[in-house]
Amino acid sequence: MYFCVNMYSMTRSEENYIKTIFHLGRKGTRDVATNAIAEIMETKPSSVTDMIKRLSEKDLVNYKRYQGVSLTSLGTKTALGIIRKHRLWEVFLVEKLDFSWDEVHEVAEQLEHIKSDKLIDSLDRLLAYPKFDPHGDPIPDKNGSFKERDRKLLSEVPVNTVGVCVGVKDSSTTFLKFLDKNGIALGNRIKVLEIEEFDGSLNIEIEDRKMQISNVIASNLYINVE
Amino acid sequence: MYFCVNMYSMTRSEENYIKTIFHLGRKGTRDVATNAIAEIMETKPSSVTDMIKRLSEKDLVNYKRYQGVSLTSLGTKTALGIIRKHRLWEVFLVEKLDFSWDEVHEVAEQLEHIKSDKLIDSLDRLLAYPKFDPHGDPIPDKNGSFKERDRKLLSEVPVNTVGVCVGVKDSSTTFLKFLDKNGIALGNRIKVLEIEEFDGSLNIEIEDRKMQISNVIASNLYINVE
DNA sequence: AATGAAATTTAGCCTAGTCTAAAAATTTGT
DNA sequence: ACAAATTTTTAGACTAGGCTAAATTTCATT
Repeated sequence: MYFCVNMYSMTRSEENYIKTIFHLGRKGTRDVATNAIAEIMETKPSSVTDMIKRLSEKDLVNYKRYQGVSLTSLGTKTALGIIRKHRLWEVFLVEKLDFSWDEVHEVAEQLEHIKSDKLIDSLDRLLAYPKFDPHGDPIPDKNGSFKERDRKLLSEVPVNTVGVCVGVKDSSTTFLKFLDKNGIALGNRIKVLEIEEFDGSLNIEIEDRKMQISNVIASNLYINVE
Repeated sequence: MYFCVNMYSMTRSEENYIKTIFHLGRKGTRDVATNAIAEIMETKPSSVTDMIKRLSEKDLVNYKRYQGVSLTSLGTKTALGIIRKHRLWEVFLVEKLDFSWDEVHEVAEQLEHIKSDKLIDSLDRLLAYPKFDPHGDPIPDKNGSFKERDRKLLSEVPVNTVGVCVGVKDSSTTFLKFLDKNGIALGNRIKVLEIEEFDGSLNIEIEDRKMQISNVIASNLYINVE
């Protein structure tokens, strides 16, 4: 896949809309609502309508008034290109520049808009073609294909399950900072010792250390079951 | 030095103007002319006037109608911050991503606008605090100070001089590609064997290889004399 | 010192992307 | 099924950054 058609004539703002529509499109099966886009992008619905029209002109989205919006195949390719860049930069920041989980997003939001095929391919090589970013999300390859990890929420596995922490569902700064503070990191080996019926909290063993975590935490942590 | 005051409220365009004014300001001793800025930035003089007024409002430049423009101390600090970022990214591209001389500039032009102190300081560390970029230009440190290299144009040294190639005066793609094609690179050891009186061309020995170069080439190559 | 040339600024217009307020379409509740 | 609530769109305005054309200031040359 070469993201050539529009890739280099797209503005930052257009790219951000495309990315948001992609992410919202994954969640529900229905077309994405104007209001939903406006909320995520912290803008007004009227501005969203304007932009959608422009994206529609460029054949990046399918749009019928009042009916919501979805990405065309060109739009999807474009979105995957941006996501590839975002996640590769996140890996770079963590692996090469010692950023922590919660620091990468803001900078990657800027870096993802840099336009250079050679740059991103070289970065990919430098990082040895990683398949997942620091939050455990998959990185699309040059052709836009990627595999979802076979992972489960920690809150959904039975007692005695053993697995490796591979990602988070909630990637808010608050949550990531919390994990950091409690010494929970990607790659940690976790065993579920006991599940408290009363509140759903878990006793776990993590890297030979015992701790208790609430159900809220557990339902935002992904593990790869052995 | 912390580039904080305006650094994070500056637009890409404002940063580019500041950078251009800085570079033009180095050349002549006089204030920078509107036309000169317009030519470099490939825009119209009237647009330059508009922007200069805005920069003046922000106390980044000194400006009196019809009298040209110069950077304030805040403007200079800002320019040095941008140049530091540009040159560090250039080193990164060459050292870590195997870009060649002539490929770095365009991408660095984009990367220099990424806003994150932590990013640039970490990059500096990753690259082991380089003092010069791939074209031999000095990289300002965190405080904005830098040393000009004690270098000479190859065209201005006498026969039998030996030195190391440390930079170029003309950093146009054309010239850099030419050097690449002829196997002339940073760090190469050069000895001047003979200077042709007629046209000023030079016979040189470069890394044990003999070649002849025109005066035009020689007057765009810097060497560090031993 | 005056005048023509060159440089610079002003005035007014344009586009991308945003906003508010009001109108129109859709969905929901009874 | 129809009125009310919600969502979405339109209309009109604003800002940053650019443009053209015209006016103004400075410079260079007699």
